[in-house]
Amino acid sequence: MSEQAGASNFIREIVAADHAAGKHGGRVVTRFPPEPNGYLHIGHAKSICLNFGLAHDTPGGICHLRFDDTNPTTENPEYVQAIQDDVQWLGFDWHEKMLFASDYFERLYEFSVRLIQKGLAYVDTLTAEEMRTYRGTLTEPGKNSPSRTRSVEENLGFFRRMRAGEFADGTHTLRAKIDMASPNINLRDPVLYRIRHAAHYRTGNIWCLYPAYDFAHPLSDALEGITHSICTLEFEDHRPLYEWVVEQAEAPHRPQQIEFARLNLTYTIMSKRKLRELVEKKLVSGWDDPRLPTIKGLRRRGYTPEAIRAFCDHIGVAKREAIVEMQLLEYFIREDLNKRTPRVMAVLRPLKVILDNYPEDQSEELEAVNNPEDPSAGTRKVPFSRILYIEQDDFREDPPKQFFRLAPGREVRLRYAYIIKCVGVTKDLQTGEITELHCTYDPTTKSGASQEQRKVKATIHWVSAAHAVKAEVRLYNPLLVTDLAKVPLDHDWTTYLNPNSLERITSCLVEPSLRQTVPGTRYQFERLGYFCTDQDSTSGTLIFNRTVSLKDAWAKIEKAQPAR
RNA sequence: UGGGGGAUCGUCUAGCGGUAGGACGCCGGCCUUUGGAGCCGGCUACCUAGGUUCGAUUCCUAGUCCCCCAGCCA
Repeated sequence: MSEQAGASNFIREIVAADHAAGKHGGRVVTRFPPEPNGYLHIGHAKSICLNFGLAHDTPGGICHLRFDDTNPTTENPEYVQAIQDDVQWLGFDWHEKMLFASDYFERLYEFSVRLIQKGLAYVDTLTAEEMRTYRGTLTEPGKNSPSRTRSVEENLGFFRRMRAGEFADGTHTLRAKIDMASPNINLRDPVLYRIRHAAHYRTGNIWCLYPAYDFAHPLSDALEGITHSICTLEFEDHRPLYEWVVEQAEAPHRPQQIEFARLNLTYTIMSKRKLRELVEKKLVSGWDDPRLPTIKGLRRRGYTPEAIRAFCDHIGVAKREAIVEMQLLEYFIREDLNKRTPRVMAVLRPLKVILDNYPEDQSEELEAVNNPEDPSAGTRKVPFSRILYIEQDDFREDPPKQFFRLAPGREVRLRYAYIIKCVGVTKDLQTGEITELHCTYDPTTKSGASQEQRKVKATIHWVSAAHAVKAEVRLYNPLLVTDLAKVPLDHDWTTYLNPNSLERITSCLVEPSLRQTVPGTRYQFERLGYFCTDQDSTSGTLIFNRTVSLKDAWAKIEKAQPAR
């Protein structure tokens, strides 16, 4: 990574100040703590960039990758692997510190025993429903559970038997003894342990007792010597509990919890629950569907880790909830791809063009620039012949104002080739549909041949019919037709999915240099956008994903024009 | 309604008592064999009302609006 350290923000300031003051012995240890119950998305990327970036930019800093795997019913190794892949792909290194909360189960148990011995935790026999009633409401205080007065010995006995598997799920919990009347509901004797007779993907059936987040998280942080425990805003209310646990359990270290606002993006979904719903209901092809904002989806779509990191650096870190416009993400991927991708010509919706005055048996190889942004990318040869295909959008029989492209009697330049003039239009007699164009070319206008003063208003891309390769192209549009924040809660959110989020065009033609393309390769299709070869692409069936379109000035003009 | 947070251009974000800055976006121009890229110029903001102060986006007070919390999820 050669880019500069991330832009400053309030968390960086806190960390820098702590580091300068020698707090925590001058160490900075952060952590990215996903639960392995789903795939990472760009919201996680923000957290990853923050946590790993902070560690990276602080001398001696380190960031742990810790799996918060305290709930055996939702987690599995597939997710663990996917998360590692994604963090690595994004360009970050946990330096051997890949850790698991499940590795702390025994020590966590010891901490809870200590709490019981101090009279600060008790085994409760209330059912879940009773517990809810006893908890009170936002405005009314809760009531003490009858179990709250059990003796230390009794609690210890119960807790041991819970661990031994003597009780069924839901019959007992271990609760912190704090304050049932606290205005902060998280402090009304939160559950520390629950019974789950379920196999954990790492600890198997060793445990039937699992620590809750509010207990496992602060202590895991403390055990790892985390100095700055960065999480999202919804945990602000939990901070007093976090501190209570660390303090009362007499943890070896006191991490500091700091909260920031999670990322939201317009026209997409950033909730793990909803993403899973899309995958499970098969509304998308999988976690790596290029329409999703998952890391895997963005990657398959053609996003680069550099662009995602640049985006994360630029959106900033603050406490106010924000919805970032998708255009900002698109800006960063365009900027990155503009500099690095080779240009090629591809016609998505072909319209046949016959050059009446070009000899039938002739063809030639024209030189094309691979990347005008990068001279070192060199040039390539593109075949040219009498019959070509151009984009349907590049011809209008009755051109509107400001339409500079081809029309009857008009001239345009074929990129890297000649200036042509449209002299005839052939239509299907039945449908009236334009089937082919007759044009003449001007042999004196060959690209680069002379700096003749003849100007044309447009240059369009093309492929040679005899040489072009067939391809499928997948265009992606926003997943949603609106922002979910605006959708009433009682509405089924899936009704706001964009029915046209995926457009498959199967009759595209691409220049022959793409015949040997390999999955994951990125290109700019001139005048259209950035594309990458899909993982499903084979030498027999080329498939390209559109990462993002190019900025389209004409589309904007056309949209602004009055309907004709 | 109890508690915890947050309000600055259309959207993100900076500001730390002294000219409200940047980015995206939008508008206009230049340039161009990509209506791409690049370049130049422009656009619009401190939630409200009081107070402190020579001076307030910043400090204080009172409101308003938005978000989060009543899982044995994280």
